[in-house]
Amino acid sequence: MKYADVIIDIRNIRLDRTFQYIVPDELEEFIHPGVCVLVPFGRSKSLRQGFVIGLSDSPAVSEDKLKSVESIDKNKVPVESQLIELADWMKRRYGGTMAQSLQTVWPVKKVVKRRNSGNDNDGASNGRDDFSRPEEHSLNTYQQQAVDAFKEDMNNGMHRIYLLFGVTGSGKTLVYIEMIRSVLARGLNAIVLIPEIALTRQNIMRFSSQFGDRVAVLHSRLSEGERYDVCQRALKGEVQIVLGPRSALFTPFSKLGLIIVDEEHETSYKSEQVPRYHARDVAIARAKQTGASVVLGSATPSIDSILNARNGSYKLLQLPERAGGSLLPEVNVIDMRQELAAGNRSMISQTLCDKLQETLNAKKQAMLFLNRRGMAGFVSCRSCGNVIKCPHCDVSLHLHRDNSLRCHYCGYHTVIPSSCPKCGSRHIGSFKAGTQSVERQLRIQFPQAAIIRMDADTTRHKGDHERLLEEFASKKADILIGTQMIVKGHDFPDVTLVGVLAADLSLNGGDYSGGERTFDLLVQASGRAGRGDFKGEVVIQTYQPDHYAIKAAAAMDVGEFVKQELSFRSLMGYPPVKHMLLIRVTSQNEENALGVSKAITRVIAAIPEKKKLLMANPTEAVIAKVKDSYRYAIYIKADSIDDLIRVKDAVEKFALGAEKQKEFTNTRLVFDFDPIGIF
DNA sequence: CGCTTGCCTCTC
DNA sequence: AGAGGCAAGCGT
Repeated sequence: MKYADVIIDIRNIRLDRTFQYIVPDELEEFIHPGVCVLVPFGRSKSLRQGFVIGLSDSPAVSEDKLKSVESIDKNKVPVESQLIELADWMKRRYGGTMAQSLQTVWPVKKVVKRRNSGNDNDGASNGRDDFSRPEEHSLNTYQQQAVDAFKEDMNNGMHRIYLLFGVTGSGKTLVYIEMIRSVLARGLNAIVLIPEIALTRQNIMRFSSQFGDRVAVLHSRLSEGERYDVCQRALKGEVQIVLGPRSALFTPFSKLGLIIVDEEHETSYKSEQVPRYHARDVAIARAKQTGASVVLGSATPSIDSILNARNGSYKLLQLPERAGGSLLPEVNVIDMRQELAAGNRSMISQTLCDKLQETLNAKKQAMLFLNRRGMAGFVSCRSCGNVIKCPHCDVSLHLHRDNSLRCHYCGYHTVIPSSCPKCGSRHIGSFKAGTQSVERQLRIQFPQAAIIRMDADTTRHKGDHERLLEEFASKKADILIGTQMIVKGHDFPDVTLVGVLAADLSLNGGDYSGGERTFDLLVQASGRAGRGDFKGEVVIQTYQPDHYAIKAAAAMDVGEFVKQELSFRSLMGYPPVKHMLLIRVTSQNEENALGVSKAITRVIAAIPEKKKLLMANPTEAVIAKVKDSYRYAIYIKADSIDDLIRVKDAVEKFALGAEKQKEFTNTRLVFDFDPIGIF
């Protein structure tokens, strides 16, 4: 007699364990770990869905308690046992229930319909003819060195983590393609992760023209049926490369040889849902599990990865030159304080205005970039550039509706000053900037120019994003104004001028990563300029021209930036030098949210190794109320992630025991490790 | 005395 | 999560 260990698909921590079921003889050959089954559960008359995660030969509880597996849920595909193991790792690492982790690694709910053939989706595949046509350009010396180093390790049976650090335009994609080619030659498969925003036709074509039908694209807009289809083809080996955003990480390849994480510094690799995993870390976990290699690629690697490359955990591969030999652009930093002093109150400096005119005269194109991420409503002085910061946490304070200024890490608050505490100027206030007002001003100043604006407003409908980029690429417009969505990975050879209108917006997002976000952004934005045969120019406008992130970006000096940023992180105890855990407590009832938060801080204070921990009092979250639920946040710092995982375990255990108490009903806990942004 | 209503318990 | 059990609450 066989017994199946089943996780019931109910999101409740009290049920977050296996239940044993008798496997009927007629189902025995079909039931193995990963299979979805329908089982009776509790007093319910209807069947519940469950995942088989293990099998045993003996009953673990008295046999009269056991029920039988009713049937196999044929609407679902078995989760590869590898992926169950990965889900288990994710549950332990990030918190939440096993059912939530299983659903993350296996998001297919049901089969909609079987599609007629291995047709492409979204133009991923490009005819069936010759799938290994070499790229037109051959590798340059640096690219060849990177590929050779990778191949040599593979020949020696070594699986490592590589950091491919290549300047913008250095041809990282070509290196990826050669690495994939050598992995395929060994009969292994590859996953290529790219940020959702960079999942453009242009990018997909680079891979599909090389590998044809052997590559498939997964993306969030795919229907469940289409996703199912790609997974089926991956299981059968018809597809050997899958390209997609972070969820593509869970493609059920059984012979995985390589995971590439392109633009590894991108914050979109962090999931916003429980389990709040980081795709970079899960990629590494999956690779370790299956004996695969990982390649992390970026022009502006995360501080985290740079640290790992320095301490030898990752092997560094560098591409220090642009592939086509085009030169890096000239960068001008404009001090907006001086513009104000000279009487220019607009959002466009005189220099940028002049250079826009030159660009239009030369019949070239310009991109203007207004970062709106982390619009935390910080308060700064327009005369001296001083930003009001938290004295304890050294992050920008956030302007509340009641005109108070608050730190979202520790809850410190103060009143908004009427004049700048540093220079006494009255030009102090919250920083406001919008793409619409920039567009309006440009239309007045350059009535003859064709302008496209790309932001959340103009890209609301499906296909808007692609259409506007196509229009710009085909030179139907001279100027493209946009939010961060225009920065990533696009290659417009006629763009010679890039303007960053307010570097300060990302610098003062209110969390510890402002410097890093700004540096990335400026380098990536600069990378858009002069990719063709003409030299590019970049104008960066800021009220803080002396900030190290801006100075280093202007000089394209990654080494200097990393040095400064690391000294800030280590001084303040921020990741990756130390680590942080955010515990968010959400309840419909405000007293309960606060009460539970306080109870949690008491539990943490009672942990034996509490000396390793640094904990702030619970604070109201920046977004204090969402859909009638009140949100409190507790931030904890520690030297190592493992210390914080132990904190999570202790809190989960406590919550499980205390669940019966009134305060805890309808109260939800979310764990977020090394959180980014303000929530 | 019998019915609704809310808390508790248990789930292989 | 969700259904059954059971006791307090209330109308006739």
